Amino acid sequence: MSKENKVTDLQDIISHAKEYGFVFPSSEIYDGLGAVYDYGQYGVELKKNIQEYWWKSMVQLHENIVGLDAAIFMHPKTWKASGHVDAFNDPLIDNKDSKKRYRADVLIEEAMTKIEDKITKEVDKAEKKFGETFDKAMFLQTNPNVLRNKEKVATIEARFKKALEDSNMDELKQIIVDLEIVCPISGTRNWTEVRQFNLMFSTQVGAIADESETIYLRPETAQGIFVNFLNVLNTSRQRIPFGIAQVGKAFRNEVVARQFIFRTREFEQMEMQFFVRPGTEMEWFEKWKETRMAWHKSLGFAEADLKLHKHIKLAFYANAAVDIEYNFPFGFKEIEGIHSRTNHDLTQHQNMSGKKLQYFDHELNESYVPYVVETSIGLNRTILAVLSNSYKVEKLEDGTERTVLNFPPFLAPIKAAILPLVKKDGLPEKAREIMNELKFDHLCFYDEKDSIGKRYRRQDALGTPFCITVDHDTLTDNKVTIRDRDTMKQERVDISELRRIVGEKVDWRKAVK
RNA sequence: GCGGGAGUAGCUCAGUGGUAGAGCAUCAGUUUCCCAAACUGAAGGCCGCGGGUUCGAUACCCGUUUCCCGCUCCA
Repeated sequence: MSKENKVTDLQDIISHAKEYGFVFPSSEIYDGLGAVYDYGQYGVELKKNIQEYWWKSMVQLHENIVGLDAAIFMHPKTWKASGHVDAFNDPLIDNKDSKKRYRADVLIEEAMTKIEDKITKEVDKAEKKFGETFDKAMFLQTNPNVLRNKEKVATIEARFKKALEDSNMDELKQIIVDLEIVCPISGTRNWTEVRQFNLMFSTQVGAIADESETIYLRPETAQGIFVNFLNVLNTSRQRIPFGIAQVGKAFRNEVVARQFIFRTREFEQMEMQFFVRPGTEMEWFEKWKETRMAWHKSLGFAEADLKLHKHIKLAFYANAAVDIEYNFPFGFKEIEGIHSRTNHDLTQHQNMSGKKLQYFDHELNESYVPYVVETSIGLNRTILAVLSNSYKVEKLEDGTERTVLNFPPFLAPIKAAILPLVKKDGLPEKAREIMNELKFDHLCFYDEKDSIGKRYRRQDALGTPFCITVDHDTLTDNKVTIRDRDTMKQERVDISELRRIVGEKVDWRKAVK
């Protein structure tokens, strides 16, 4: 856990993850696909274990939280209601000198405002000049400067509207050029082309490509929960406050997908939407903030590597938001967001669908649209955090080094390696016996190749918490040694006790406490 | 998308205008050992891809692609 051993280079983690079968670049034999990754034989186990731990922590341990698995495809109206169709579509332009990016539509709107300001100034000037006798309406209709500017604005507005309607990026660029808009930072007109950024992936359902059949890959899993609110409410016998949890893939066509598996266009979210009585949302927001922070600590993250980041600028639907950030090799970055989403989503869906998404509160004797507190964690980010946190290159007393992934045992892909000290004298057979028993409880790994030391180190690099070694004495006393990954200490135990001992050591219960 | 850096064996990296090397890892064997032991042998590369210069390019030039870093973006 010491900071000295903490590797700050992401590259080391990427290499290790690839070399030991955790994460591979997607379709690598074809040169890979940008920012897409596949999980290898140990990565998939780690991922599954994290996901399962989250699920148990949220669903199994909370009587008032139930699970859900909604489809990735959803009715297109879902994304109109949620605001994604409008908010996830921006025409963007870069200034090559200042390297700043702007929304093209905002730049044009600002330029139009400037021209309108000129008109206002002209009017003010005239008003001062003529005093009481000033006829504003007449002035606006006759003053040549005003008329010229008014026409200019009208022309631009017409072009601008049409360009937006036609999604004509070239025309937007041309308007920016014609208006001689300069970058506020660099002061230059050295612009790139305007590009439309569609943050949602779309595809067609049905064999005939028709506009009405364009559907989106969900950009967040939350909406699958909101549209099922009534279904769950009617069938789960839950009463407010209660939550719906879901793990699933979401897709965002990010402008920049970077930093290994931290930001990818295809990613997996673990979300829980908690429905509460209006007015109580801040209490629940605080409660979930603490609960989720404790969960992250249970993954073995040091307190110093976790941080709460409060949003100052809130999304339009939220009335409170906080991120849980982890100290990645590239700095503190968000792993999980906790948002008080008010009744925005349900209200939007209620309006769009015409279905009443309300809850009748017997205590208050009234119906209302519940408020929502959301906890939304990125599974891939959590994997990266666990990998970063676990990856250590340790200097041993004898001067050698060892690379170890000190995962919490309940997250480790392989729980135990079964190793005969030598490959003869009946030791492999005895080890196989143990393997055949333990494999029903845990993912185990049998290895008889190379020296025992090398095999220990190999398991260290995979993060296997326990190595069970069969030696010559085992044949007579029925005892084996259990070697601890972190302390490298060995303990001699009875074979009959193995199931219990290993079972206790890798029990997730210990993490929850 | 802009700028910078880098792509040579599974990993870490050498290398030279004359068609490639080390260490580790992998596989087979010998050794039978409690913390990356030794030995023998094997396999593994269109030197990221395409084009240009050249008698000849892994090397020099251009383009492209992928990754990393910074900016940007981030419901």
